[in-house]
Amino acid sequence: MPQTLADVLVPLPLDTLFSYRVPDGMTLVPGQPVRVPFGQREAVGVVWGLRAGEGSNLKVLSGPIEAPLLPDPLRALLDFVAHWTLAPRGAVLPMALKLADPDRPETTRVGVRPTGTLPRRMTPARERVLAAIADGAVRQKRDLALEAGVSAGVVDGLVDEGVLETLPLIDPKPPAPDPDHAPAALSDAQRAAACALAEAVRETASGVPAPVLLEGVTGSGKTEAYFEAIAEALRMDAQSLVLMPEIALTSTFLDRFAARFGARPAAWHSGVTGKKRERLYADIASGAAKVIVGARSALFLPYAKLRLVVVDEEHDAGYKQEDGVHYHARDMAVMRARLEPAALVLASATPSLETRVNAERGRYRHLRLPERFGGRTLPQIAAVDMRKDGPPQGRWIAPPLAAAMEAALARGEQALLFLNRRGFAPLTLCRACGHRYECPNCTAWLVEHRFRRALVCHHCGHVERTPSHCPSCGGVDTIVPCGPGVERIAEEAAALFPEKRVITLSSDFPGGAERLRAELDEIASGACDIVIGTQLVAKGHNFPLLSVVGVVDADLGLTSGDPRAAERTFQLLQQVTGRAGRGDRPGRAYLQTYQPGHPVIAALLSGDAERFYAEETAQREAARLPPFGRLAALVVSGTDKDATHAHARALVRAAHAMGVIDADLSVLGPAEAPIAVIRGRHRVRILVRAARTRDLQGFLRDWLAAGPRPKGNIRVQVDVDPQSFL
DNA sequence: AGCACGCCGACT
DNA sequence: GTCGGCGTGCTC
Repeated sequence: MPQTLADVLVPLPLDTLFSYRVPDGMTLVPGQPVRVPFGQREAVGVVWGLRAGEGSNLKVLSGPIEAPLLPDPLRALLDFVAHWTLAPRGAVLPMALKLADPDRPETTRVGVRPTGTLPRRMTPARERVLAAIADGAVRQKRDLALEAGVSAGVVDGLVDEGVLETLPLIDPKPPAPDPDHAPAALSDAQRAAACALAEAVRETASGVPAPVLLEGVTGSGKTEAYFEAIAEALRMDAQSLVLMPEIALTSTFLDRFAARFGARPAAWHSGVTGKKRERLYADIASGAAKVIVGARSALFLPYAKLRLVVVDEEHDAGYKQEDGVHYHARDMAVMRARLEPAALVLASATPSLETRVNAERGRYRHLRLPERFGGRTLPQIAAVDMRKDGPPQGRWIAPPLAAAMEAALARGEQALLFLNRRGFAPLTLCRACGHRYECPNCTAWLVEHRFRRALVCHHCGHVERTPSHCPSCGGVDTIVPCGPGVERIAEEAAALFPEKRVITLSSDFPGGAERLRAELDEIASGACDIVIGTQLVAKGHNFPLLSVVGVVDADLGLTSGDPRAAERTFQLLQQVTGRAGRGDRPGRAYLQTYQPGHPVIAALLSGDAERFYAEETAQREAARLPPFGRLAALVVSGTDKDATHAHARALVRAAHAMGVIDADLSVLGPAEAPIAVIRGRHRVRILVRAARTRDLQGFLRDWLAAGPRPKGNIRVQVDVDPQSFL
């Protein structure tokens, strides 16, 4: 007798679906979260498919969980991500499945409102409370106490006396963004782009619109243009998703959004937790949340009716997830948009080469916003030739840069010094014996963090107190820092400009993202004169008073051996120099370099991005590197060096034994990774390069199945489309 | 990922 | 003689 069977995916690193018998009378649909018996315990899972069949040998599904369904396009996306990245499907599922934590008790918040009776005894504190609540509106106890400037005890006292009454507080739904709240005045170019984007959103009613590359320099008004696409989606009662690389720091974006639409968008990132997260997840699934701004993880939420996906700063390397499932959020966004279908907008001032090539070959539509909005000019960029005009030994700010800073500071403007290196000095050694401070767990130097009085490993988190004696020769106070980090630049800037206020910003800023964001707002309002920062200052912060940007080491990053090194450096420096002169003042940027003739530096100086991209594209094509060929990296790691290397060699032998290696599919390596040991694990890399016509994933699957099984603690990690080569 | 089973060292 | 170490294998 045929029964209903459910194929269930469980959130474990397994690729197989498990089949269960569905009890008579229970109705399930694909995408339904369920509870199932699993081995000796019970597990949660999601129904991936339903079918009729004979199931007397199967366990019986326990039942549905009250949670939003995972819609068809989301399940298709999860299948695609698993297929693309070679991750087991069950490892991808947790990215979409956010079940309420059953351990946390339901907290009902209490609101209060006046009853109309007066207290028997009036006090100043009580008067303030009554004045605050005179409008009769319901407020949360805590908020009321805060508003009146009294302690919660005063409010409680009034409740006890019957002056206020309590009632359970139901959160009002946040106001919905209004597409017609305050439309911005757009330039002709912005208007044209906005119309094209809105048209793409409308097209989703009948098909899949082509992805759009929205390119425009910093300040050209890309955001205002895609806001009109969001407005169009709102008019269709549909949802929009805006992906951002650093959502925790984008308060200015939220404010601009609120000014245009009269309400803030919903924000989804790792900092949103607990009840708030649960409620937002439910609102996304019901369609009540209309506009969601999120980090890459927001790509896997169960949107009810998603018709627009914007990937802002699409070139940003932060979109590549480098642990767990190695996926590229920009590429997966393209796939999600196709599956929904939704319009897709990739926005950037410096698009990735991949996206540019897609636009040139007609796969993407290309919209350009030519100039800075409001007639502002781009900063003038000059090189400081460190061979001729460099600073004296042991200093890093060259005289021409210092002079420009001085002039700007004298006018009451701000200066930014950019160096993409945390800490005081990247290498620390003993002047007496030459001992170098090295991480005990990694092949890496310890970086001195002078403010924290510690030596820190940037790869494993190892921290030790900066020693006063050399552990090797016993010398006292013999520590010498080699090379600069942001802290050292800050020290030098403070010495050069003792009257000026200096602040250092990097990802290890004390107090975390919250304080950092507050600090950025302070800086924007002029609370400091000189900002020293790592790449985090390059990203979308508007400092209206900033007129001079100095790149301390423009050559850093050009020598990394990464195929994208030139492109990355160009994008980063273009972005950081673009910070200068965003107010009504013109900006100037200085690149300190030992190779002013390098193509990247030359392109930045001339402003001829097109030529740089053309040359870079030609080089990639000749070398058959992405996007003209595809790469996958395997990292074999283990605590035993010999066993790790032996396993990597055996894997490569297995690949050659398959007889499919030729000019269009090559396996390079094994080679010891640039950082040979991390967290005590030895690391060996193998690189696979395939022509676009070859099935790279199919080969990798066959290879790993045919190759030797990893023994002991050896692990093989696969990274399709690797962005980092460490 | 859990949670079993399984086969070798130090304990009441 | 058992308690428990974590290596290997399975979960409809």
